[in-house]
Amino acid sequence: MTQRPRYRFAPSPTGFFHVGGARTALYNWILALQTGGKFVLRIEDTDDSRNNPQWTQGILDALSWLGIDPSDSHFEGPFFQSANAALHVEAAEKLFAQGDAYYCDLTSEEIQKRSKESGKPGYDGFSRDRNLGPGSGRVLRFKVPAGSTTVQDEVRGTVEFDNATIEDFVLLRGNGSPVFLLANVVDDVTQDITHVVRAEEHLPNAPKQQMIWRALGHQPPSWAHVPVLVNEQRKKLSKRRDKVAVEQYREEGILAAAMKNYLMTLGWAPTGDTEIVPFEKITAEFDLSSVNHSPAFFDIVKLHSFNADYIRAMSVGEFIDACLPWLTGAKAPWSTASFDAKVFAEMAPLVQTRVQLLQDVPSMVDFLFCDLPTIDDAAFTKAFAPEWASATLIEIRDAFKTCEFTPDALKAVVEAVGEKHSLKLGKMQAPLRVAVTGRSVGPPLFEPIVLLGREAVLKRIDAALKKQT
RNA sequence: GCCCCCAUCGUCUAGAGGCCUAGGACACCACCCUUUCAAGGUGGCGGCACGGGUUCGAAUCCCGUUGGGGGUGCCA
Repeated sequence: MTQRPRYRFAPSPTGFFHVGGARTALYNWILALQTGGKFVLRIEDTDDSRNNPQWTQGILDALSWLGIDPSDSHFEGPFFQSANAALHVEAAEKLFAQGDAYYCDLTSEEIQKRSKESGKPGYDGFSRDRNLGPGSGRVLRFKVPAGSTTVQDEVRGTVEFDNATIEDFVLLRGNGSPVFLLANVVDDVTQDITHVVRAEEHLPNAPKQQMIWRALGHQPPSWAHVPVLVNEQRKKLSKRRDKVAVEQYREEGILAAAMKNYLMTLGWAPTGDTEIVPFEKITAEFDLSSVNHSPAFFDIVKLHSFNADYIRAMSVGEFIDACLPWLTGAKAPWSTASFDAKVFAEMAPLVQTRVQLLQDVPSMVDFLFCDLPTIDDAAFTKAFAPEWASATLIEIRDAFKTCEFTPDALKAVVEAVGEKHSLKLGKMQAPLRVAVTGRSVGPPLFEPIVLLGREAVLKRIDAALKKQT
């Protein structure tokens, strides 16, 4: 009987959750979904100096935002690597007892010195036959056997490493604590992991870890190393230099569905001529063997385009709900009391086709929820530059005082004034728009004017006229 | 330096020897629509890194060159 596949995602909580990590998590999740297997989440929190519980929560939040939820039957964990320290040490002792590892008392400086003198890089196996026992300051190193190690990779095929190029790597630090290479394998073994899908930066670790698996008496898992995500300089995305925090994108108003879809088009593509597809289609079609082998540029512009697409695809109701966090509460640029949900609901269809990020929404409607709009000076100056600007605006204002207050009627008024001065509506409305909204661009004008009401609009026009003189 | 991986429009990709005059998407440009800005529609720009093979035939297979990337920690 073949075992159900057990995939795993093993991030370390050392900072904001990375988009590259999100993609790796998605791969593992989809694979678990496809196969009826498990997605095991393991937090690798063994680097005390860089760990912080807040990051662990961030990982959990981000995953569930992406639909990778602990309540799902495919989800297992989270497990914490730090809780398994005893098992790691036990495994290390076993390797030592078997003769697959040995202790070494050389300091990093001494190793460097030897390396320099011999002209060969890395550790030279100095303590291999010195029969040292454990002791403070002594590290335990794996005795890399002669020969070669072949890694079967689901995306790259067969990759062969000459063991002579792999130094006797450290298993236990001088203080007795296990390093990643060991802890990672021991946890995979004890958690019955069958498939390791991770970023390409781990490919050089694969032969080492495979040797540990074997030495521990286990069949290595199936490996898959997916290409890394890079920035415009084609360097691996880094927390220091690049905008990589999933949380940040979420706060800007990137939709989870858009993020998932976009991430999945990096290094892979669904069938057909459309990249924007339901997650179900991706889940059905994704296949490791068809993942590209080269790094992919994380293009924020394209992400935004995907997001705009997803925003437009929402029903108006969904869109309104999605906007709420940016309209009420701390993120809103106006006081909660002055926000009018009914007014926004009227405007919603008009702004829906005009935003790429949800955070762009407030600035399109803020003029509706303030006493007077914030005037953009450059826009104002430009709109009132023509000699006809003030005069026509006065005519419009006077007509607005008595005309029917509907979008069509208001439009007819402005058109009529324009006709008198041989000006097109497009030009005519510029001063009016700046007077009412404070800006030169925005959603269609006459609907919000109606929403604002006659009194408020006349007040704004007068204020603008006054500012002009 | 050494080890490993990779190479199709600017970017993300489709392409599994003839379906390729290389398809789509983002970006960009033009036009249409239009109440500014968007959205939408139509069209355009733009690519198989190079050199050798193999083959009747190569973007696809092989070798080399060049170029990129990853790794090279008592980080993960």
